[in-house]
Amino acid sequence: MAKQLQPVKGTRDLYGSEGRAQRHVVDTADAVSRAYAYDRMETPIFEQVEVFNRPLGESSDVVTKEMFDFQTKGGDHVVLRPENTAGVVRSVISNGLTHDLPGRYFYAGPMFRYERPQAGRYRQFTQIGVELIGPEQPSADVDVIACGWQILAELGLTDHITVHLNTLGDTESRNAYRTELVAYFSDHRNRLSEDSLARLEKNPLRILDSKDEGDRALLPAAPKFVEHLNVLSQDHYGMVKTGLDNLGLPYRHDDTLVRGFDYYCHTAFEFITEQLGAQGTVLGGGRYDGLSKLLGGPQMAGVGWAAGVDRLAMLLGEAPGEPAPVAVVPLGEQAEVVAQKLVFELRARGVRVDMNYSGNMKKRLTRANKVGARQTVILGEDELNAGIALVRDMDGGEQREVPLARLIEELSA
RNA sequence: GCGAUUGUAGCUCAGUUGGUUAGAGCACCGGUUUGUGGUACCGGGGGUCGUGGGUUCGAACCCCAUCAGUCGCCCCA
Repeated sequence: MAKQLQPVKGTRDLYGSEGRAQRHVVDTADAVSRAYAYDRMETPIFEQVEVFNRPLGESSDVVTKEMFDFQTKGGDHVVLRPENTAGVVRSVISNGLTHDLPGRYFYAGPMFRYERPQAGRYRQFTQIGVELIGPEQPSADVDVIACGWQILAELGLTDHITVHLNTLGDTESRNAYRTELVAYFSDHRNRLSEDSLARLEKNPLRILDSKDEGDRALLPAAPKFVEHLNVLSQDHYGMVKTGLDNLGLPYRHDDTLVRGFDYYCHTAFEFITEQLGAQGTVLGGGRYDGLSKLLGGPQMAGVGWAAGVDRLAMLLGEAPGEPAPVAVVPLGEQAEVVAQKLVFELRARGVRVDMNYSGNMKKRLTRANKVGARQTVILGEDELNAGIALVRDMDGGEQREVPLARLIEELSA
């Protein structure tokens, strides 16, 4: 085995059924997002570092250790995008789309994070996502969540997925809560895990979703975010929930749901499955009203989510396959010429056609069988002289003669 | 970045307490059928046992290192 020709760690090749499953996820998301009147936005896969390091938080892991960054020959410090919300907002600012709000954007493409690969986590992975930029209203949050739900519904995945919902409040509420939380955990400092001691300094909210048993034992008595929301934040959260109720979308309030990036506020949500082990979050997002200003743009509200295509594809099982093709088997030079024209015309009509360019009849029929052909057209000298072709049904093996003139019509059906 | 675990043919795996030319199934190629696939029978190609060191008369098997996969932690989709 030629080990020296393996793909780079954490990357992989996608083809066959796995590739089809991923494409199906993206295609479905694309179709649903159009119904929701989102426009596709393609931003570059790399950006200046500034686009990410401030919005995501200088101390966040993504910035401190997970960015694929490098110097260009011109001396720019650029980074392969680890996520796309900051990129989309940057684009809105760069292109003056701030004057054309609300902006509704859908994207799909590769993201990069330099971290330890494991199931459902790669260094290059594909995300789809939606950003609704401009409106501050809670209905926008509902819009975006509904879109995510609908995509998963059309993929047939909603049975195994729970929507977790929480609020991070506005800046005032969050600061007040953070102060209380730090006070509480500082009192119990000796019972905190090592990881959480670090979080206490960097990102105390993160202690809430710690997986450490000792940490979790402290949570029931910890101050609750919902009890520290100011009126504005309470109203916002309340209206998001009423909005989801109105659409009949199920969700579960989750006190421990926290988002990693600094730009989030108010609504936070994650769609979680039990079926993927530790990588159970399949879609996650929230509101990010402060992001634009962090990028040096105007005050501009926004809400959105991103979903991992790799993870969704894994849940899919079997993706819908391609339709069975028609195979064409010519024998002899003359027949080859006629066959190639025939194949050309069938394909122009959208019929999936496979043809081999070498081999005897046996070999070509074997090939036809392997590609799962439903019918095989056999065209030799004898048939050519008689002005017909043999159409062989690959399931039963029956063959019938079809006049060349009628062939296209017969096979297009 | 940390911890655990695995690494034998394209794929899934055997390989007994270290002992002669490392096996099977599937896949692939050829033949039985030089104009008929999918079933059957016969035959064939393909492996520096992840890599590099070491121990030994002898290593796929024991030791060390390294790389890669998998699972978990951190973090996140």
